[in-house]
Amino acid sequence: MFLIDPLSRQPVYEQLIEQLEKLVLTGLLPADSQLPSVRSLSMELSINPNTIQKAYSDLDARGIIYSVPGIGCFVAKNAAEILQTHMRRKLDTLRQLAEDLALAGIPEEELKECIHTVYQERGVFK
Amino acid sequence: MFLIDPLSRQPVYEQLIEQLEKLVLTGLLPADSQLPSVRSLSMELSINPNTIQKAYSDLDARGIIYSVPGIGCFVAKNAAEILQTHMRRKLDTLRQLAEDLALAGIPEEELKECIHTVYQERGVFK
DNA sequence: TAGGTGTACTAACCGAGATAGTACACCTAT
DNA sequence: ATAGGTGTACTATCTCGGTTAGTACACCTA
Repeated sequence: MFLIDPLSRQPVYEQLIEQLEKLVLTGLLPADSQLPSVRSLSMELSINPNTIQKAYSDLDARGIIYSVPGIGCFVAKNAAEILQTHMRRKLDTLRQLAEDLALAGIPEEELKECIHTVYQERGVFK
Repeated sequence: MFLIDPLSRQPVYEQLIEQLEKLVLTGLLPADSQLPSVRSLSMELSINPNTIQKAYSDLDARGIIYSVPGIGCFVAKNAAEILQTHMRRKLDTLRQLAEDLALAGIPEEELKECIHTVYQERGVFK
């Protein structure tokens, strides 16, 4: 269900967060659906329970999920909405990236072509 | 001449590398021009000489600069060329970023608009 | 000769990330 | 009531990359 690279420069708990966020955005994890338990997921991924909980508590603090002690963790009602508005910040990253590529002499059209491809392929699965 | 953030998640030596690379790409550091000495730059930035040298040796290993013991470090002849071809790998990052933004429901047109702005502003300084 | 340059090396420190282990409170099904 | 699941909290320890500190050597130039 999840794909973790322990050797990545990106911390494991962040990888987990991002993958969970994507599952929410794609709708594969609808509102109020239950997440795998801390312990079971730690077993499945061979990762320390503390690391899983760190990811969960972060998502909880941001209102993406909510936890019921003794029961489990669930996707918040407006999780997708929160993520969508928050994702807009990535536009700054896109801008920075475009500046670097422009500096390297890569033509504007090539970037647009790249983006167009992404959106076109996405349409297939939608 | 350089702007380093010691608190950044990105290592200092990488920040230095990226800024030097941009100076080469913009032409502010033409071929055969001399880089600041390891010691002087370490003084100016209040950074350990070893950290500076780590950045320089990395650039040297990649053929971006060449060093003459006893004299100094200089920009390689084909430095800009190497960087340009290498920068193409960032297109993959752009693709990944576009996928995330598409997933968040941000319209394709908005990304293209963002990119267009970058390239338009760049034209002013060219 | 003096002072600049790159380079190499070892030792130590630091902080973030991850692990290990324990413990507590809660809920549910048996 | 018991057993086993859940989230949560806490401390201690380990690891590793990045950084610092210090020293040393070879080289070039004024």
